[in-house]
Amino acid sequence: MSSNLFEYLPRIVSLFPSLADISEQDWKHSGIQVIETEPNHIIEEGQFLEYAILILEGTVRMYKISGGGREITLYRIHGGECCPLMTSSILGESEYEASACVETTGLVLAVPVDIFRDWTDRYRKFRQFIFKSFAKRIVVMSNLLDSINFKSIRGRISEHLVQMTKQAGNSNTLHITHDILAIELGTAREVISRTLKGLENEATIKLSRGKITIMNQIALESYIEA
Amino acid sequence: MSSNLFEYLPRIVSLFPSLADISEQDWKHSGIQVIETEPNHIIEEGQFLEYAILILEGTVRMYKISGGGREITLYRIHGGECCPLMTSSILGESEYEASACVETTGLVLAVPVDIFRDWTDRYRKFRQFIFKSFAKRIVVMSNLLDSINFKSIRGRISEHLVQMTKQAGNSNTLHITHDILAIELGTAREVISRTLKGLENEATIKLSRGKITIMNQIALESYIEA
DNA sequence: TAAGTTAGGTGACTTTGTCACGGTACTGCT
DNA sequence: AGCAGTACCGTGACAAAGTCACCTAACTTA
Repeated sequence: MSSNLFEYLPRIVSLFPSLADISEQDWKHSGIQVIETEPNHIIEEGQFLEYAILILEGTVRMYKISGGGREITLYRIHGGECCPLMTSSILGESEYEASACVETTGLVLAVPVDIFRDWTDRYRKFRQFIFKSFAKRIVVMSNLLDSINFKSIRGRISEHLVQMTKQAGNSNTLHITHDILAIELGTAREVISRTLKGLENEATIKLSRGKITIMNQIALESYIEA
Repeated sequence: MSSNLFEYLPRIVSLFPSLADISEQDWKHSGIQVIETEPNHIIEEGQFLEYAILILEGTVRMYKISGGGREITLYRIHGGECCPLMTSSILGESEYEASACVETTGLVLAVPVDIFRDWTDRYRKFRQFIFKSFAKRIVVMSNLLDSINFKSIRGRISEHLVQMTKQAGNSNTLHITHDILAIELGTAREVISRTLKGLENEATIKLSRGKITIMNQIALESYIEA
C-alpha cells in the first residue's frame, strides 16, 4: 500500500496520458491507492469489485477456468492498460466473468468504483481511453473465439510460437513448458505434447525440457491459418 | 430512407430513453437517417463504418464465418439495442471483426460516426447506455467462449433448445432446422443431427422435418453444464 | 545420493468435426 | 397428377482433438 500517492503521479500520468487532466482535487480522494502486487495473487470469477484497476507495472493474465480444471488465457494486461472485463462489471453493474492472476510483482492504481465512474463522466480523454480499451478487448476476444472454433491446434500452436519469438527479440529459443502452452491455448497438455512431437519429427522445432527451439520458422509460419 | 426523421422521434426516444436528452439542434444533422432494413442484408467483416447503428425494429445477427464455410452466431441485437462490435470499430478506430446479417424487415437509426462520437462525449445518459452495451456484450462473448471451449455439444444443444422454448412462450414444439442450429452453435450440421438423434433415442425429444418437440424437459435441462 | 517434484511421452479410448454420399419430404411448374 | 428441383435429414468411414491412466526422464532439495 502506498504511503504517498502523489509521489507516483508523474509516473502514472506518463503511463496513462489520458489521466493528465485529472485535477489535483480529484486525486485527493482517500480511496485511491497505489498497490504493490504479489505474483500469483488471484481474483476469482464472480465477484463484485470495489476498485477499478489500472496497471502501472507488471502483467495480469485474464483467464477462464472450467469445471474439469482446464483453463484458457483470454488476454493479458500490461503497464499502461486497464482491464475491460473488470471495468465492464463496474460500468455494466454486473459480476465479472473471468479470473485474473498477477504474473509478476508490480504496481497497480486502484480507483474506487464511484470515483472511477465519476471520472469517466467528467474527463473526456480518460473516457476515450476506456472506450478504446473496451474496443480493443472486444476485438481480441472475438478473434480468440474465431481461433478456438475454426482453427486447428497445429495452426494455433504455430502462431503462438511465432508470436513468442517476436516478443523474445527474435530469439529462436523459447523457454516454456507444454503445460503453460496448454493453458495459453485452452487445450490439454497431452494435445500440445503430441502436436509438438509431430513438429519435431518434421524438424520444424526441437524439444527439450522446458525449452522449444525453432529450427524452421518458415515452415512454422506456413501452418498459421488465415 | 426516411422522409422525415422527426416523425420517428417519439418512437426512438421511447425505445432508447438514453436519447431523451439529445437536443433538437443535434437531431438536425443532415446525416442522421432512419433506414428500413431488408432481410438478409449483410454487412461484411473488415469494413470501416460510416454510421453507428441503433436498432429500432427487427433483429440483427452478428456472426463469424470461417474459411471452410462454417459459421458461428456471436449474438443478436434487437430493438432498443446498439451493436458494440460496430461501435467498437468506431470508438476504437479499427476495422470490425465480424459480419452482421439482418434477419427481419425492420428499422434502424443510422448516426454518422462523428456525430455519434460527439454525442457519447456530450450526453451522459447516452454514453452510459453505450458503456453498458459494451459491458453486456463482453460478458456474452466471454460466456460463449467458455461454452465453446469447455462444454460438450450435447450440453450446448440442450441449453439452446431450453432457451428457445422459453422464447417461444414455453411451447415445447420448436421450428428450427439442424442447419440453423449448427450455425447458432458454431458446429457442423452432421454433429447436430447425430446428437439430436441420440436425444430422440432416449425419448428426450422427438424429431420431424424442420421441427423438434421436447418430450422430457427435465432430462434436457439435466444435460446443461455449469 | 535418495526422495520428491516437475516436465514430458504414450497408448487406448471418447468426442467432435469432416467428407461423401444417399434418401426423403416439400415446392413449384406444366 | 407428374416431375424436377431444392431443402432437410441420416449415416458410415475417417480425421482431429480431448480424456484417462500410467509411465519415464530430468531437475531440486534435503
